[in-house]
Amino acid sequence: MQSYYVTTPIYYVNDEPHLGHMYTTIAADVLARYQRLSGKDVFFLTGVDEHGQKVQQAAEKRGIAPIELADQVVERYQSLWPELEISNDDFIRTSSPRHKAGVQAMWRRLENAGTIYKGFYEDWYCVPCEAYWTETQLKDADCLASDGLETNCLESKLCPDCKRAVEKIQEESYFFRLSAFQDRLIEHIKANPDFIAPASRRNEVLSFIESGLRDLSISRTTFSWGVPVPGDEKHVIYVWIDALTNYLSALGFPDSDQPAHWPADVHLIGKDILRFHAVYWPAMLMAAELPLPKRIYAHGWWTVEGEKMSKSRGNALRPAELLAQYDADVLRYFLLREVPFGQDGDFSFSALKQRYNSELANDVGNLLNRSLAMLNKYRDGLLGAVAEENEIDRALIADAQAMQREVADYMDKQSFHLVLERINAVVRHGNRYVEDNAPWVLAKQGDDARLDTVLYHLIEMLRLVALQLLPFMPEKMAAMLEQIMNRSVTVENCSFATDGGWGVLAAGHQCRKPEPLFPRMD
RNA sequence: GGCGCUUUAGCUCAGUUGGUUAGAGCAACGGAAUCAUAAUCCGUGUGUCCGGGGUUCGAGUCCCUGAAGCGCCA
Repeated sequence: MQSYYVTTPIYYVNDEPHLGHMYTTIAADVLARYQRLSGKDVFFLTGVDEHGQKVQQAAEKRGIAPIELADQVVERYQSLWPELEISNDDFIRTSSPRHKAGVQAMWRRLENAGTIYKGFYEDWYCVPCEAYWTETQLKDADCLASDGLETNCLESKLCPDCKRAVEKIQEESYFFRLSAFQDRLIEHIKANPDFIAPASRRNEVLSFIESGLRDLSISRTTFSWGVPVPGDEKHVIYVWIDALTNYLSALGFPDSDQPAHWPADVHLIGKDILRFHAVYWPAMLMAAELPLPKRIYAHGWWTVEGEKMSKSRGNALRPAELLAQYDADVLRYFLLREVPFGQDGDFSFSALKQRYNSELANDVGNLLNRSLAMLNKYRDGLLGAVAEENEIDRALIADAQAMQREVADYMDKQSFHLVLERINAVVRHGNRYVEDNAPWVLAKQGDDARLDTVLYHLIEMLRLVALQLLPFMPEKMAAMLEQIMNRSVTVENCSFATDGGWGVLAAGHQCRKPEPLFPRMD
Protein backbone atom coordinates (compact mmCIF):
# COMPACT_ATOMS: atom_id res chain seq x y z
CA MET A 1 0.00 0.00 0.00
CA GLN A 2 1.27 3.43 -0.87
CA SER A 3 2.27 5.50 2.12
CA TYR A 4 1.10 9.03 2.77
CA TYR A 5 2.66 10.98 5.61
CA VAL A 6 1.31 14.42 6.50
CA THR A 7 2.34 16.59 9.43
CA THR A 8 1.41 19.78 11.19
CA PRO A 9 4.04 21.69 13.10
CA ILE A 10 4.28 20.78 16.74
CA TYR A 11 2.59 23.63 18.52
CA TYR A 12 4.43 25.53 21.18
CA VAL A 13 2.94 25.03 24.63
CA ASN A 14 3.54 28.61 25.59
CA ASP A 15 0.53 29.48 23.46
CA GLU A 16 -3.12 28.53 23.83
CA PRO A 17 -4.75 26.93 20.80
CA HIS A 18 -6.20 29.52 18.41
CA LEU A 19 -7.57 29.88 14.91
CA GLY A 20 -4.14 29.48 13.32
CA HIS A 21 -3.55 26.12 14.97
CA MET A 22 -7.03 25.00 14.00
CA TYR A 23 -6.42 25.99 10.41
CA THR A 24 -3.21 24.03 9.88
CA THR A 25 -4.54 21.01 11.67
CA ILE A 26 -7.82 20.97 9.78
CA ALA A 27 -5.97 21.23 6.48
CA ALA A 28 -3.75 18.31 7.44
CA ASP A 29 -6.80 16.34 8.52
CA VAL A 30 -8.54 16.89 5.20
CA LEU A 31 -5.47 15.62 3.35
CA ALA A 32 -5.23 12.61 5.64
CA ARG A 33 -8.89 11.72 5.25
CA TYR A 34 -8.78 12.18 1.49
CA GLN A 35 -5.76 9.92 1.13
CA ARG A 36 -7.31 7.29 3.36
CA LEU A 37 -10.34 7.26 1.06
CA SER A 38 -7.89 6.90 -1.82
CA GLY A 39 -6.63 3.73 -0.21
CA LYS A 40 -3.28 4.97 1.00
CA ASP A 41 -1.53 3.94 4.17
CA VAL A 42 -1.84 7.30 5.90
CA PHE A 43 0.11 8.55 8.85
CA PHE A 44 -1.06 11.91 10.14
CA LEU A 45 1.04 13.45 12.87
CA THR A 46 0.53 16.45 15.09
CA GLY A 47 1.88 17.24 18.52
CA VAL A 48 3.45 19.80 20.76
CA ASP A 49 6.80 21.46 21.26
CA GLU A 50 7.40 21.73 24.98
CA HIS A 51 11.02 22.74 25.38
CA GLY A 52 12.82 26.05 25.44
CA GLN A 53 13.69 28.97 27.58
CA LYS A 54 10.32 30.63 27.16
CA VAL A 55 8.46 27.69 28.67
CA GLN A 56 11.01 27.32 31.44
CA GLN A 57 10.63 30.97 32.37
CA ALA A 58 6.84 30.90 32.19
CA ALA A 59 6.81 27.88 34.47
CA GLU A 60 9.20 29.48 36.95
CA LYS A 61 7.01 32.53 37.05
CA ARG A 62 4.08 30.39 38.10
CA GLY A 63 6.17 28.39 40.49
CA ILE A 64 5.67 25.08 38.75
CA ALA A 65 7.92 22.72 36.86
CA PRO A 66 8.08 23.15 33.06
CA ILE A 67 6.56 19.73 32.56
CA GLU A 68 3.57 20.69 34.69
CA LEU A 69 2.97 23.75 32.55
CA ALA A 70 3.33 21.65 29.43
CA ASP A 71 0.90 19.04 30.72
CA GLN A 72 -1.74 21.70 31.24
CA VAL A 73 -1.46 23.18 27.77
CA VAL A 74 -1.11 19.82 26.04
CA GLU A 75 -4.47 18.93 27.48
CA ARG A 76 -6.00 21.94 25.73
CA TYR A 77 -4.80 20.70 22.36
CA GLN A 78 -5.65 17.09 22.95
CA SER A 79 -9.19 17.91 23.96
CA LEU A 80 -9.71 20.35 21.09
CA TRP A 81 -8.71 18.07 18.22
CA PRO A 82 -11.52 15.52 18.61
CA GLU A 83 -14.04 18.35 18.71
CA LEU A 84 -12.77 19.47 15.32
CA GLU A 85 -12.86 15.89 14.08
CA ILE A 86 -9.10 15.74 13.73
CA SER A 87 -8.11 12.19 12.89
CA ASN A 88 -4.41 12.25 13.73
CA ASP A 89 -2.73 8.86 13.97
CA ASP A 90 -0.26 9.96 16.59
CA PHE A 91 0.46 12.87 18.89
CA ILE A 92 4.10 13.58 19.61
CA ARG A 93 5.32 15.38 22.72
CA THR A 94 8.89 16.60 22.71
CA SER A 95 9.20 15.80 26.40
CA SER A 96 8.56 12.11 25.73
CA PRO A 97 11.39 9.57 25.99
CA ARG A 98 10.89 8.37 22.42
CA HIS A 99 11.35 11.89 21.13
CA LYS A 100 14.42 12.61 23.23
CA ALA A 101 16.00 9.42 21.99
CA GLY A 102 15.29 10.51 18.43
CA VAL A 103 16.81 13.94 18.96
CA GLN A 104 19.95 12.58 20.54
CA ALA A 105 20.30 10.07 17.74
CA MET A 106 19.94 12.89 15.25
CA TRP A 107 22.65 14.82 17.08
CA ARG A 108 25.01 11.88 16.91
CA ARG A 109 24.38 11.47 13.23
CA LEU A 110 25.20 15.09 12.60
CA GLU A 111 28.29 14.72 14.76
CA ASN A 112 29.45 11.53 13.05
CA ALA A 113 29.03 13.21 9.72
CA GLY A 114 31.47 15.86 10.87
CA THR A 115 28.95 18.67 10.65
CA ILE A 116 29.10 19.75 14.29
CA TYR A 117 31.90 21.74 15.89
CA LYS A 118 32.34 23.57 19.15
CA GLY A 119 32.73 27.30 19.13
CA PHE A 120 31.95 30.47 20.87
CA TYR A 121 28.78 32.37 20.47
CA GLU A 122 28.10 36.03 21.09
CA ASP A 123 24.89 37.64 20.11
CA TRP A 124 21.72 39.32 21.12
CA TYR A 125 18.88 37.07 22.09
CA CYS A 126 15.15 37.64 22.27
CA VAL A 127 13.66 35.24 24.78
CA PRO A 128 10.03 35.48 23.66
CA CYS A 129 10.93 34.94 20.00
CA GLU A 130 13.77 32.53 20.68
CA ALA A 131 15.60 34.47 18.04
CA TYR A 132 19.22 35.50 17.82
CA TRP A 133 20.15 38.85 16.36
CA THR A 134 23.46 40.19 15.20
CA GLU A 135 24.62 43.70 16.09
CA THR A 136 24.05 44.81 12.51
CA GLN A 137 20.56 43.46 12.46
CA LEU A 138 19.70 45.39 15.60
CA LYS A 139 21.36 48.54 14.36
CA ASP A 140 19.52 48.50 11.08
CA ALA A 141 16.10 47.92 12.56
CA ASP A 142 13.90 50.75 13.70
CA CYS A 143 12.59 50.63 17.22
CA LEU A 144 10.58 53.26 18.97
CA ALA A 145 12.16 54.27 22.28
CA SER A 146 10.04 54.57 25.42
CA ASP A 147 10.12 58.35 25.12
CA GLY A 148 8.54 58.01 21.70
CA LEU A 149 11.64 59.00 19.74
CA GLU A 150 12.83 57.07 16.73
CA THR A 151 15.86 54.98 17.45
CA ASN A 152 17.41 51.75 16.30
CA CYS A 153 17.04 48.47 18.08
CA LEU A 154 20.66 48.30 19.15
CA GLU A 155 20.37 51.52 21.13
CA SER A 156 17.07 50.60 22.67
CA LYS A 157 18.08 46.94 23.08
CA LEU A 158 14.78 45.75 21.66
CA CYS A 159 13.95 42.85 19.45
CA PRO A 160 13.40 44.09 15.86
CA ASP A 161 10.62 41.58 15.54
CA CYS A 162 8.53 41.82 18.68
CA LYS A 163 10.01 45.01 20.15
CA ARG A 164 10.59 43.42 23.51
CA ALA A 165 13.90 43.47 25.34
CA VAL A 166 16.84 41.53 23.96
CA GLU A 167 19.72 40.39 26.10
CA LYS A 168 23.36 40.03 25.17
CA ILE A 169 24.62 36.53 25.50
CA GLN A 170 28.03 35.03 25.16
CA GLU A 171 28.41 31.35 25.53
CA GLU A 172 30.19 28.26 24.49
CA SER A 173 28.11 26.62 21.82
CA TYR A 174 28.08 23.84 19.32
CA PHE A 175 27.60 24.81 15.72
CA PHE A 176 26.08 23.04 12.76
CA ARG A 177 27.88 23.53 9.43
CA LEU A 178 24.84 24.90 7.70
CA SER A 179 27.07 26.84 5.29
CA ALA A 180 28.40 23.58 3.89
CA PHE A 181 24.96 22.72 2.54
CA GLN A 182 24.28 25.93 0.71
CA ASP A 183 24.96 24.61 -2.78
CA ARG A 184 23.19 21.31 -2.27
CA LEU A 185 20.12 23.09 -0.91
CA ILE A 186 19.95 25.41 -3.88
CA GLU A 187 20.40 22.50 -6.22
CA HIS A 188 17.66 20.51 -4.54
CA ILE A 189 15.17 23.36 -4.54
CA LYS A 190 15.85 24.10 -8.19
CA ALA A 191 15.62 20.45 -9.19
CA ASN A 192 12.35 20.00 -7.29
CA PRO A 193 9.96 22.81 -8.16
CA ASP A 194 7.28 21.38 -5.88
CA PHE A 195 9.52 21.11 -2.85
CA ILE A 196 8.47 24.45 -1.38
CA ALA A 197 4.99 25.88 -1.90
CA PRO A 198 3.54 28.27 -2.71
CA ALA A 199 5.97 29.45 -5.38
CA SER A 200 6.44 32.86 -3.76
CA ARG A 201 7.80 31.17 -0.63
CA ARG A 202 10.09 29.06 -2.74
CA ASN A 203 11.58 32.19 -4.24
CA GLU A 204 12.06 33.70 -0.81
CA VAL A 205 13.88 30.66 0.45
CA LEU A 206 16.08 30.53 -2.62
CA SER A 207 17.10 34.14 -2.31
CA PHE A 208 17.73 33.69 1.38
CA ILE A 209 20.05 30.76 0.75
CA GLU A 210 21.73 32.46 -2.16
CA SER A 211 22.56 35.43 0.01
CA GLY A 212 24.79 33.15 2.05
CA LEU A 213 24.22 30.81 4.98
CA ARG A 214 25.90 31.17 8.36
CA ASP A 215 26.65 28.18 10.51
CA LEU A 216 23.96 27.63 13.06
CA SER A 217 24.45 27.70 16.80
CA ILE A 218 22.70 24.55 17.97
CA SER A 219 23.26 24.33 21.72
CA ARG A 220 22.61 26.49 24.75
CA THR A 221 24.01 26.49 28.24
CA THR A 222 21.79 29.23 29.67
CA PHE A 223 18.82 27.05 30.50
CA SER A 224 18.13 23.39 31.04
CA TRP A 225 14.59 22.64 29.77
CA GLY A 226 15.40 20.65 26.70
CA VAL A 227 17.27 17.64 25.40
CA PRO A 228 20.87 17.42 26.67
CA VAL A 229 23.70 17.17 24.17
CA PRO A 230 24.94 13.58 24.25
CA GLY A 231 28.28 13.49 26.04
CA ASP A 232 28.19 17.15 27.11
CA GLU A 233 25.18 17.49 29.31
CA LYS A 234 25.59 21.08 30.34
CA HIS A 235 24.52 21.92 26.79
CA VAL A 236 20.90 21.73 25.76
CA ILE A 237 20.12 21.06 22.11
CA TYR A 238 18.72 24.09 20.26
CA VAL A 239 14.93 23.98 20.21
CA TRP A 240 14.66 23.83 16.45
CA ILE A 241 16.96 20.83 16.09
CA ASP A 242 14.83 19.35 18.83
CA ALA A 243 11.48 20.32 17.35
CA LEU A 244 12.12 19.41 13.72
CA THR A 245 13.24 15.93 14.66
CA ASN A 246 9.69 15.19 15.85
CA TYR A 247 8.76 14.27 12.31
CA LEU A 248 11.15 11.33 12.59
CA SER A 249 11.01 10.46 16.27
CA ALA A 250 7.27 9.87 16.01
CA LEU A 251 7.98 7.23 13.38
CA GLY A 252 10.26 5.33 15.69
CA PHE A 253 13.57 6.83 14.61
CA PRO A 254 16.25 5.87 15.60
CA ASP A 255 15.05 2.34 16.41
CA SER A 256 14.18 1.85 12.82
CA ASP A 257 16.92 3.23 10.67
CA GLN A 258 14.60 3.52 7.70
CA PRO A 259 11.42 4.62 9.45
CA ALA A 260 8.19 3.57 7.82
CA HIS A 261 6.33 6.46 6.15
CA TRP A 262 9.48 8.54 5.80
CA PRO A 263 9.98 10.75 3.86
CA ALA A 264 6.96 12.90 4.62
CA ASP A 265 4.69 13.66 1.69
CA VAL A 266 3.96 17.10 3.00
CA HIS A 267 4.83 19.22 6.01
CA LEU A 268 2.12 21.84 6.49
CA ILE A 269 3.45 24.91 8.25
CA GLY A 270 2.69 28.56 8.87
CA LYS A 271 4.75 31.00 6.89
CA ASP A 272 6.54 32.16 10.06
CA ILE A 273 8.48 28.93 10.36
CA LEU A 274 9.35 28.50 6.72
CA ARG A 275 13.09 28.99 7.11
CA PHE A 276 13.40 26.31 9.74
CA HIS A 277 11.57 23.80 7.59
CA ALA A 278 12.89 24.75 4.17
CA VAL A 279 16.52 25.42 5.09
CA TYR A 280 17.60 24.00 8.45
CA TRP A 281 15.59 20.80 8.27
CA PRO A 282 16.65 19.74 4.77
CA ALA A 283 20.26 20.55 5.64
CA MET A 284 20.04 18.43 8.78
CA LEU A 285 18.58 15.56 6.82
CA MET A 286 21.28 15.84 4.18
CA ALA A 287 23.90 15.72 6.91
CA ALA A 288 22.17 12.75 8.50
CA GLU A 289 21.92 11.07 5.11
CA LEU A 290 18.16 10.74 5.31
CA PRO A 291 15.71 11.44 2.50
CA LEU A 292 14.16 14.91 2.35
CA PRO A 293 10.43 15.53 2.73
CA LYS A 294 8.69 15.73 -0.62
CA ARG A 295 6.96 18.98 0.03
CA ILE A 296 6.75 21.86 2.46
CA TYR A 297 3.68 24.04 2.25
CA ALA A 298 3.59 27.38 4.05
CA HIS A 299 0.08 28.71 4.44
CA GLY A 300 -0.92 32.27 5.30
CA TRP A 301 -2.32 34.12 8.27
CA TRP A 302 -5.85 34.91 9.28
CA THR A 303 -7.02 38.30 10.31
CA VAL A 304 -10.30 38.57 12.19
CA GLU A 305 -12.85 41.06 10.88
CA GLY A 306 -10.02 42.79 9.08
CA GLU A 307 -7.77 43.08 12.11
CA LYS A 308 -4.61 41.28 12.99
CA MET A 309 -5.08 38.77 15.77
CA SER A 310 -3.13 39.60 18.87
CA LYS A 311 -3.16 38.97 22.54
CA SER A 312 -3.08 42.65 23.35
CA ARG A 313 -6.09 43.38 21.17
CA GLY A 314 -7.82 40.45 22.74
CA ASN A 315 -9.48 39.62 19.44
CA ALA A 316 -8.03 36.15 19.05
CA LEU A 317 -10.86 33.76 18.29
CA ARG A 318 -11.26 31.14 20.95
CA PRO A 319 -11.87 27.70 19.48
CA ALA A 320 -14.36 26.91 22.23
CA GLU A 321 -16.46 29.96 21.39
CA LEU A 322 -16.42 29.18 17.71
CA LEU A 323 -17.46 25.61 18.32
CA ALA A 324 -20.27 26.74 20.58
CA GLN A 325 -21.62 28.74 17.69
CA TYR A 326 -20.86 26.66 14.60
CA ASP A 327 -20.57 23.02 13.70
CA ALA A 328 -16.98 21.89 13.36
CA ASP A 329 -17.80 20.88 9.79
CA VAL A 330 -18.95 24.36 8.90
CA LEU A 331 -15.76 25.89 10.29
CA ARG A 332 -13.66 23.34 8.45
CA TYR A 333 -15.46 24.12 5.20
CA PHE A 334 -15.24 27.86 5.59
CA LEU A 335 -11.56 27.96 6.50
CA LEU A 336 -10.53 25.93 3.50
CA ARG A 337 -13.02 27.44 1.07
CA GLU A 338 -12.70 31.12 1.81
CA VAL A 339 -9.02 31.65 1.12
CA PRO A 340 -6.57 30.06 -1.31
CA PHE A 341 -4.18 27.99 0.78
CA GLY A 342 -0.92 29.89 1.01
CA GLN A 343 -2.52 33.31 1.04
CA ASP A 344 -3.54 35.45 3.96
CA GLY A 345 -7.24 35.68 4.62
CA ASP A 346 -9.86 37.32 6.73
CA PHE A 347 -12.21 35.52 9.04
CA SER A 348 -15.45 37.43 9.29
CA PHE A 349 -18.80 36.26 10.52
CA SER A 350 -20.63 37.84 7.62
CA ALA A 351 -18.41 36.01 5.12
CA LEU A 352 -18.93 32.78 6.99
CA LYS A 353 -22.68 33.23 6.94
CA GLN A 354 -22.70 34.16 3.29
CA ARG A 355 -20.65 31.15 2.24
CA TYR A 356 -22.75 28.91 4.41
CA ASN A 357 -26.09 30.11 3.14
CA SER A 358 -25.16 30.28 -0.49
CA GLU A 359 -22.97 27.21 -0.92
CA LEU A 360 -24.00 24.83 1.82
CA ALA A 361 -27.65 25.65 2.55
CA ASN A 362 -28.91 26.85 -0.84
CA ASP A 363 -26.77 24.80 -3.19
CA VAL A 364 -25.81 21.41 -1.71
CA GLY A 365 -28.28 21.22 1.15
CA ASN A 366 -31.28 22.26 -0.84
CA LEU A 367 -30.37 20.09 -3.81
CA LEU A 368 -30.22 17.07 -1.55
CA ASN A 369 -33.46 18.06 0.03
CA ARG A 370 -35.41 18.71 -3.16
CA SER A 371 -34.07 15.55 -4.80
CA LEU A 372 -34.97 13.28 -1.92
CA ALA A 373 -38.29 15.06 -1.47
CA MET A 374 -39.24 14.33 -5.07
CA LEU A 375 -38.02 10.77 -4.86
CA ASN A 376 -40.18 10.23 -1.80
CA LYS A 377 -43.16 12.14 -3.10
CA TYR A 378 -43.29 10.50 -6.53
CA ARG A 379 -41.63 7.12 -5.98
CA ASP A 380 -41.91 6.42 -2.26
CA GLY A 381 -38.15 6.85 -1.91
CA LEU A 382 -37.38 3.98 -4.27
CA LEU A 383 -34.80 4.41 -7.01
CA GLY A 384 -36.02 3.19 -10.34
CA ALA A 385 -34.10 1.76 -13.24
CA VAL A 386 -32.37 4.01 -15.75
CA ALA A 387 -34.24 3.77 -18.98
CA GLU A 388 -32.47 5.65 -21.70
CA GLU A 389 -29.70 8.14 -21.12
CA ASN A 390 -29.80 11.30 -23.17
CA GLU A 391 -27.29 14.06 -23.80
CA ILE A 392 -28.23 15.94 -20.64
CA ASP A 393 -27.74 12.86 -18.47
CA ARG A 394 -24.40 12.03 -20.01
CA ALA A 395 -23.19 15.59 -19.48
CA LEU A 396 -23.98 15.32 -15.78
CA ILE A 397 -22.16 12.02 -15.45
CA ALA A 398 -19.16 13.31 -17.34
CA ASP A 399 -19.02 16.38 -15.15
CA ALA A 400 -19.15 14.35 -11.95
CA GLN A 401 -16.38 12.10 -13.17
CA ALA A 402 -14.22 14.98 -14.35
CA MET A 403 -14.76 16.54 -10.96
CA GLN A 404 -13.33 13.47 -9.25
CA ARG A 405 -10.19 13.58 -11.35
CA GLU A 406 -9.70 17.30 -10.95
CA VAL A 407 -10.22 17.12 -7.21
CA ALA A 408 -7.47 14.52 -7.04
CA ASP A 409 -5.11 16.87 -8.87
CA TYR A 410 -5.98 19.82 -6.69
CA MET A 411 -5.57 17.72 -3.56
CA ASP A 412 -2.06 16.79 -4.62
CA LYS A 413 -1.31 20.48 -4.72
CA GLN A 414 -3.16 21.28 -1.49
CA SER A 415 -5.42 23.64 -3.46
CA PHE A 416 -8.34 23.20 -1.12
CA HIS A 417 -10.34 26.18 -2.31
CA LEU A 418 -10.16 24.91 -5.89
CA VAL A 419 -11.28 21.48 -4.77
CA LEU A 420 -14.35 22.95 -3.13
CA GLU A 421 -15.03 25.28 -6.02
CA ARG A 422 -14.92 22.35 -8.42
CA ILE A 423 -17.29 20.28 -6.31
CA ASN A 424 -19.64 23.25 -6.06
CA ALA A 425 -19.66 23.48 -9.84
CA VAL A 426 -21.09 19.96 -10.02
CA VAL A 427 -23.70 20.90 -7.43
CA ARG A 428 -24.73 23.86 -9.57
CA HIS A 429 -24.86 21.52 -12.52
CA GLY A 430 -27.18 19.32 -10.48
CA ASN A 431 -29.53 22.20 -9.76
CA ARG A 432 -29.53 23.09 -13.43
CA TYR A 433 -30.26 19.46 -14.25
CA VAL A 434 -33.35 19.59 -12.08
CA GLU A 435 -34.64 22.67 -13.89
CA ASP A 436 -33.83 21.26 -17.30
CA ASN A 437 -35.72 18.06 -16.59
CA ALA A 438 -38.50 19.42 -14.39
CA PRO A 439 -39.31 16.13 -12.65
CA TRP A 440 -42.58 17.60 -11.36
CA VAL A 441 -43.76 17.89 -14.96
CA LEU A 442 -42.70 14.31 -15.69
CA ALA A 443 -44.63 13.19 -12.63
CA LYS A 444 -47.71 15.06 -13.74
CA GLN A 445 -47.44 13.59 -17.22
CA GLY A 446 -46.95 10.12 -15.84
CA ASP A 447 -43.64 9.66 -17.68
CA ASP A 448 -42.34 7.20 -15.11
CA ALA A 449 -39.43 5.93 -17.18
CA ARG A 450 -37.95 9.36 -17.66
CA LEU A 451 -38.77 10.40 -14.09
CA ASP A 452 -36.90 7.39 -12.72
CA THR A 453 -33.93 8.12 -14.93
CA VAL A 454 -33.75 11.74 -13.85
CA LEU A 455 -34.09 10.99 -10.16
CA TYR A 456 -31.49 8.26 -10.39
CA HIS A 457 -28.96 10.60 -11.96
CA LEU A 458 -29.64 13.22 -9.33
CA ILE A 459 -29.21 10.92 -6.38
CA GLU A 460 -26.15 9.25 -7.82
CA MET A 461 -24.57 12.62 -8.50
CA LEU A 462 -25.28 13.73 -4.94
CA ARG A 463 -23.70 10.57 -3.60
CA LEU A 464 -20.47 11.26 -5.45
CA VAL A 465 -20.50 14.86 -4.29
CA ALA A 466 -20.91 13.77 -0.68
CA LEU A 467 -18.05 11.31 -1.05
CA GLN A 468 -15.72 14.04 -2.27
CA LEU A 469 -16.81 16.37 0.51
CA LEU A 470 -16.43 13.70 3.16
CA PRO A 471 -12.84 14.66 4.06
CA PHE A 472 -13.89 18.27 4.58
CA MET A 473 -17.12 17.67 6.51
CA PRO A 474 -16.96 14.17 7.97
CA GLU A 475 -20.13 14.39 10.06
CA LYS A 476 -22.34 16.34 7.71
CA MET A 477 -21.38 14.22 4.73
CA ALA A 478 -21.82 11.00 6.65
CA ALA A 479 -25.33 12.25 7.44
CA MET A 480 -25.89 13.11 3.79
CA LEU A 481 -24.70 9.69 2.67
CA GLU A 482 -26.94 8.04 5.23
CA GLN A 483 -29.98 9.76 3.76
CA ILE A 484 -28.98 8.46 0.36
CA MET A 485 -27.63 5.03 1.29
CA ASN A 486 -30.18 4.32 4.01
CA ARG A 487 -27.50 2.84 6.23
CA SER A 488 -24.90 4.04 8.65
CA VAL A 489 -21.89 5.48 6.88
CA THR A 490 -18.49 5.96 8.45
CA VAL A 491 -15.21 6.95 7.00
CA GLU A 492 -13.99 3.43 7.67
CA ASN A 493 -16.54 1.73 5.45
CA CYS A 494 -16.07 4.05 2.47
CA SER A 495 -13.43 4.29 -0.20
CA PHE A 496 -13.10 5.85 -3.61
CA ALA A 497 -12.34 2.43 -5.04
CA THR A 498 -15.59 0.82 -3.90
CA ASP A 499 -17.90 3.83 -3.79
CA GLY A 500 -16.40 6.28 -6.26
CA GLY A 501 -17.82 4.85 -9.47
CA TRP A 502 -20.94 6.04 -11.25
CA GLY A 503 -23.84 3.62 -10.92
CA VAL A 504 -23.06 2.04 -7.57
CA LEU A 505 -26.65 2.50 -6.42
CA ALA A 506 -28.90 -0.25 -7.72
CA ALA A 507 -32.43 0.04 -9.03
CA GLY A 508 -34.82 -0.68 -6.23
CA HIS A 509 -32.63 0.98 -3.64
CA GLN A 510 -34.59 2.68 -0.87
CA CYS A 511 -33.51 6.19 0.12
CA ARG A 512 -34.53 7.95 3.29
CA LYS A 513 -36.76 10.95 3.70
CA PRO A 514 -34.88 14.24 3.47
CA GLU A 515 -33.74 16.01 6.59
CA PRO A 516 -32.29 19.49 6.18
CA LEU A 517 -28.53 19.18 6.41
CA PHE A 518 -27.61 22.84 6.48
CA PRO A 519 -30.48 24.94 7.82
CA ARG A 520 -30.18 28.53 6.67
CA MET A 521 -28.54 30.98 9.03
CA ASP A 522 -30.39 34.20 9.82
C1' G B 1 18.83 49.82 0.88
C1' G B 2 18.77 44.75 -2.08
C1' C B 3 15.66 40.96 -4.23
C1' G B 4 10.78 39.47 -5.40
C1' C B 5 5.40 39.67 -5.76
C1' U B 6 0.76 42.17 -6.48
C1' U B 7 -2.38 46.09 -8.95
C1' U B 8 -8.27 42.95 -14.24
C1' A B 9 -16.34 44.13 -13.32
C1' G B 10 -19.36 47.01 -6.80
C1' C B 11 -16.49 42.76 -3.79
C1' U B 12 -13.00 38.31 -4.00
C1' C B 13 -10.27 36.69 -7.82
C1' A B 14 -9.16 33.32 -13.00
C1' G B 15 -6.80 34.68 -17.30
C1' U B 16 -1.85 28.76 -20.22
C1' U B 17 3.72 29.48 -24.60
C1' G B 18 1.13 37.44 -26.99
C1' G B 19 -4.03 36.25 -31.50
C1' U B 20 -10.97 36.39 -33.01
C1' U B 21 -16.61 40.12 -29.16
C1' A B 22 -11.54 39.88 -21.41
C1' G B 23 -14.05 35.48 -17.74
C1' A B 24 -15.96 32.96 -12.75
C1' G B 25 -18.24 33.25 -7.94
C1' C B 26 -20.71 36.67 -4.79
C1' A B 27 -23.64 41.16 -4.66
C1' A B 28 -27.40 44.13 -7.77
C1' C B 29 -31.51 44.39 -11.33
C1' G B 30 -35.30 41.89 -14.52
C1' G B 31 -37.86 37.36 -15.71
C1' A B 32 -39.33 31.91 -15.32
C1' A B 33 -40.71 27.98 -12.46
C1' U B 34 -43.01 25.73 -7.94
C1' C B 35 -39.96 19.58 -6.42
C1' A B 36 -37.32 22.11 -2.33
C1' U B 37 -34.29 24.90 3.55
C1' A B 38 -38.65 31.70 -0.35
C1' A B 39 -34.12 27.55 -1.89
C1' U B 40 -33.53 27.02 -7.72
C1' C B 41 -33.07 28.30 -13.03
C1' C B 42 -32.57 31.96 -17.09
C1' G B 43 -31.14 36.89 -18.69
C1' U B 44 -28.47 41.67 -17.82
C1' G B 45 -21.59 44.31 -17.17
C1' U B 46 -19.81 51.06 -22.58
C1' G B 47 -14.65 47.11 -17.13
C1' U B 48 -9.16 53.74 -19.16
C1' C B 49 -7.20 45.04 -17.71
C1' C B 50 -2.79 51.00 -12.04
C1' G B 51 -0.33 55.37 -15.11
C1' G B 52 3.32 56.51 -19.13
C1' G B 53 6.46 54.89 -23.09
C1' G B 54 8.14 50.85 -26.35
C1' U B 55 8.51 45.93 -29.30
C1' U B 56 4.85 43.62 -32.71
C1' C B 57 0.50 42.79 -38.16
C1' G B 58 -1.54 42.20 -33.08
C1' A B 59 -0.32 42.93 -25.68
C1' G B 60 -4.19 42.18 -19.74
C1' U B 61 -0.28 38.67 -21.56
C1' C B 62 6.75 40.69 -23.55
C1' C B 63 10.51 45.13 -22.54
C1' C B 64 11.54 50.03 -20.10
C1' U B 65 9.71 53.55 -16.66
C1' G B 66 6.55 55.79 -12.72
C1' A B 67 2.90 55.09 -8.62
C1' A B 68 0.52 52.35 -4.73
C1' G B 69 0.35 47.98 -1.64
C1' C B 70 2.78 43.56 0.25
C1' G B 71 6.63 39.77 1.31
C1' C B 72 11.66 38.10 2.27
C1' C B 73 16.53 39.67 3.32
C1' A B 74 20.15 43.30 4.96
